[in-house]
Formats: sequence, C-alpha cells, structure tokens
Amino acid sequence: MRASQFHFATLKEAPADAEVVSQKLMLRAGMIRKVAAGIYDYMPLALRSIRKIEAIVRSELNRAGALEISMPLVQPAELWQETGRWDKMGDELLRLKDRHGREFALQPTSEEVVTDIARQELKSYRQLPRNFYQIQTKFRDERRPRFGVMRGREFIMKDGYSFDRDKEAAGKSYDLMFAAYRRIFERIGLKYRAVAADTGAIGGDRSHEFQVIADTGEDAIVYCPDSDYAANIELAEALPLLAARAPAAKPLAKTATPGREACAEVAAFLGVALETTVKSLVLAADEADEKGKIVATSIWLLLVRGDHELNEVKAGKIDGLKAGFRFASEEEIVAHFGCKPGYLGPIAPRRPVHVVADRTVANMADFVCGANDEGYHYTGANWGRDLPEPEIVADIRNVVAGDASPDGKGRLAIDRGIEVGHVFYLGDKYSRAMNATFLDIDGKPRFFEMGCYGIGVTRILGAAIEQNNDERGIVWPAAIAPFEAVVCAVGWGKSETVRNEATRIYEALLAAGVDVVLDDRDERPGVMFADWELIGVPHRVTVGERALKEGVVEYQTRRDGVQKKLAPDALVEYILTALKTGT
RNA sequence: CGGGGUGUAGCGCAGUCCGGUAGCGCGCUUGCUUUGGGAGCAAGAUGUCGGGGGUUCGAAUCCCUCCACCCCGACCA
Repeated sequence: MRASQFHFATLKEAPADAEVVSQKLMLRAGMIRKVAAGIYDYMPLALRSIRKIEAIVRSELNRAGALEISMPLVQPAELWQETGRWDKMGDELLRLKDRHGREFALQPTSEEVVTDIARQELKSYRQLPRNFYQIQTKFRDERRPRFGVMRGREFIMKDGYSFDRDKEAAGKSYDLMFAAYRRIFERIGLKYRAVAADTGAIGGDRSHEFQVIADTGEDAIVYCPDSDYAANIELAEALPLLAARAPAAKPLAKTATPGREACAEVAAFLGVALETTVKSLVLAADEADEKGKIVATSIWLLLVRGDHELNEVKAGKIDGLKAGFRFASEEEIVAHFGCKPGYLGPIAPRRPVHVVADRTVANMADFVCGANDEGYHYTGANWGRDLPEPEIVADIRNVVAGDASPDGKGRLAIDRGIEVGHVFYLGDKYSRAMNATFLDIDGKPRFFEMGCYGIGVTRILGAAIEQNNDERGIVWPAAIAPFEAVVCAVGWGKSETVRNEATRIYEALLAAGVDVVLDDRDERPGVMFADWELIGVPHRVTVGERALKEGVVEYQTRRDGVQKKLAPDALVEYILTALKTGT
C-alpha cells in the first residue's frame, strides 16, 4: 500500500466527547468515526486490524473443528419468545416491526437461532459433536454506551455454540474451545488472563472469562502469582481471615458516636482499627405470587468487616436470596431496626431479621457494630454472649489483594481487566426451552448439551490500545496492527535516489510477505513520524539521502524507539525475524 | 431511568450574561520560500450558529418546545 493512495486522516486534537485513551487515539488516528452514541464507522485502518483479528479467530476455531455459519441480524420474535428472553431481555434487545407489523429483534447474540438450526439439522447422536460459529455484527441497546468501541451498542462479535450428546462430551467441547481461545489471544499478542467466572443459574464450574490486562479495565480480576488460580471478583472465594474466634475480652458497651455513620468514621472516632468494625447491609427479598404480585418480603442483615465490601453475586447464592433481592428501603430499615441507616447492627433489632455473617465476621471477637440507636455504636460485641450466633455464615465479601489464595498456595493479587472473551457451559437451558432433541444411541430423544463461546472482536481493538499506548499514540502488537511496517521516504519529491531506494525496499518487503505501507506523500519527516507513531505501526524504516550516503537506512520499532542503522539488503531479513519472534 | 452539562466550519474553541447579521487556532485550497521530528509568508474556500416555533425593526444571543450528544448516579448506610 502506498500512503498517497490510502485514506487516513490524523488529528492533533481528539473530539471533546472522547473519554478513554483508546477512543481518543482511534479517533485521532482516523480509525473510527462516531455516527451515533455507541455506533461507529470503521475506517480503512481500523478495518485492517479488525480483519486481522477475525483471521486469527477464524483460523484457530477452524483448526479446533468449529464450523463457520451466518445467522440473521434481524431475528423473529417467536424464537425469542420460546426461551422467554423476548420478555427477560428488556430494553437491551432492540425490537422492530416489519411492514406487516411482525415483531423482530436485532441479534445481541444467537442462542435461539442456532438452537433452532440444531433441532432441525441435528437428528442423530452420530452428527455430534457440532460447533457452529459466526463473526458478525451484534446490537445491544446499552443503557449507557461509553468507552468508545469497548462498550458500544453495535459491535462485531464472534459467537459460537457447541452441541453435544451429554455433559461429558460437552466438557470436551468446552475444553477444546478454552484451548483455542488461549491460542487466539497468544497469537493476537496481548497480555491476558483466563479467569473462572460465575455460572449463575446454570451451575457447574465451566465458565471462564478472557480478560485483557489494562489499568483502565472495568473488571477486577483475582489471581495467585504463585499458582494458576484466577477468577473474577464475583467468583473469587474469600477464606476467613481469622482461623478461629478469640475469646471475648471486653465488655459490651454502648458508646456515643455522634454523626459517625460509615465504618471508617466510627473507627477513626473511637481510635480503633477499621478491621475491628462490622458493616451492616440490609437486603430485602420479595416473594411474589404467579401474577407477580408481592405477597411477602423478608429482611436480611448481611455483615462484612468494616474494610470489606459486600459481593452481591455471592449474596445471591444464599438460600432465601436466590430468587433475587434488593437493597431495603429506608422505611423497611427503620421498621425492622428502629433506627436509620448508619447505626445498624445485629444486636437486638426491633423485629427479627435473617442475620448472615461473612466468614471473617463470624470469627471476630470484641467487635464494633451499630447499636440500632441513632448516634450510638456498640464496642466489645461478641457472638454467643451479646447476640445469638449468626443464622448463616457464608462467603459474602469481595476478596482483597493479600488474601490467602483459595488453593492454599500463596496470596491473591488483583488486576484490572477488559473482558474480551467468554466461554460458557449452557447445559440444556436452551435446548430444553426450545425442545431441541436428537436421537441417542438407545433410540430415545435427548436434549442437546450446549456451550456458548464469545469473542468481542471490536472490543479487542480498544483493549489492545488500552494496554499498549504511550504519549505519542498507539503501540500495536504486530499481529493486529493495520500495517506491520512503514517505509518513510524523506525527500520523496526532490530525490530520485530516495524514491528509488525507498521503492526498492518497499517492494522487497512486500515480496517477502510483509504488510508494509510506503509513505510517498512527500511530507516533512516530522509529519510522517508523528502520523505513524500515532497510528502505531510496529516497524519503521526511514530512507533519506543523509543515511543513504553512508550506505544505510534507519530502522526503529514503535515500542522501544531505538534507532538502528542497517544495510538496505539486510533489512528485509531483519524485519522478518523481528516479526517472527514478536519483538 | 434520575441528576447535571454541552450543541457555533472537518477537529479544538471564543462569542450568548448585555440582541445589531459570526470569529480564532489546527486542518483544507493556491502560490512562493523551506526541507531529518507536526515549517514560514501571502492569498483563499468552508457555517441551515442542533431542529421547530415565538418575541423583536433586527436573534448564535431572549422565551417556548423538540432533538442529539457527553458526564455523574442507580441504593455498599
């Protein structure tokens, strides 16, 4: 590609509404243009990178035996109604009507359609396993699109679905995809972690997220540097910090803590460590009849140590909260505790509530908690002596860095991550809902055991930039850079020597299979350098009369920026080696 | 969905309070000069001032209304 024939337009200033670095850089590099909230044009530079990501995804999935298909963007409501998702998905599902008034949805994902394919196409266990995937535009009407292409409404996703005879076979399909995903992210060249994730209502332990490590990531991912333990924060198990409960040493005392509501304020006021306080959170679980009318509400008091945070996913696994819960209203809190929030505690609430203690809280002694009396906290509170033992003891908090790893092999660390892939065992959730069966070896119909596998193609673009950028712009991993190399011709317009030599090198690189662009725009060097550094091309060759007089050309990588002088004839080999070794 | 904010040239912004017919920087076009880290000089082009309605002799500016976009929040006491 010659730059003079390519279309790109760099900006010195990013549009004011761009928030995150990847969005600013993509806009400045002219890769994307915003068309509406969360909806973008992908210009030639961006599409080159997207196609490279897709090619890697495709080749690894094909290698793993998955089959590419294409399902419709516009999907009939009937299929979505079969699984109940037409109602459950809410506003995230963009709905539309055709000229006859028939209802459709833009696909946010395609479980329904692919299950419909399976129930019509896959009749026999002999056809299993099958794994279908597509790389396609998705639409999710996000409540608040943001972060550029990382949380857009329209985006490109690879979604794949496996169909198996039984759980064991489904497990093999899952493992196969997990391994393929590892290869995909290795080849793309990003620092990532595969972390165990919550499986929600499906159960089991087969759900992993592939997270690109970046400080700006939305997700907290937990891992153990000394073992292979890794999980997202929703799932990561928090062991009790205290092995056993110490004997009570202090008397229970009601202490005035005027105006101190948060644990940190109370601890500071009393001059005690935050770790000796207990935080009270009040949840409400509504019970509804078939018509959805609320017939009963139970109130739950959840206790975590003052320096810990409640984990709502873990709370949702407690018997009694599994059907869903919400934070209690102030009226409900006052009715049950006789006190406004800020001074709540487990000792003698006005009305009985379910008390759930975090594992660590359950082993605390002489702790500080609210006294259910505005302006007062208890100190020296002890289980058994001052209040009944907790009704339920459970892991209900987020782990924090430094906690013991659940596998007993060291201490946990926490990174920020951007979720770019997810593999998930679905069981027969969709096949059962849609009555999708095959005939098994015994002649009986069985529901497919399914798995689903997603990769956010456009999100990878954003995540790659979030992870790899500097003050000059993007620093692409070579595998997904819009161009692998650029030849900058300094003095293109005035020097025939430069023109000839730059063209010769460009053509040699092309012939060697390098995805190279020749900057023949006759721009000043500063302009060329600034453009290609912003765009993030990994390898740069500068051809100018000055160096040619010494019989060399200049070469540098985007990442380290160190200038080397190389003989033109050695250059191709040098770049090929660098691309091969990923440097 | 709730709260806040912003819409003026391709991009970044001023002008709005206090009404008088739109400007700056970058970018773009042309010419000359320059030529190894976003060149200089000169001349130019580009605007439904988010849309609609109203007030007024006159509206980017005041009023009404609609829209778009951005940010924050959505219960961790």
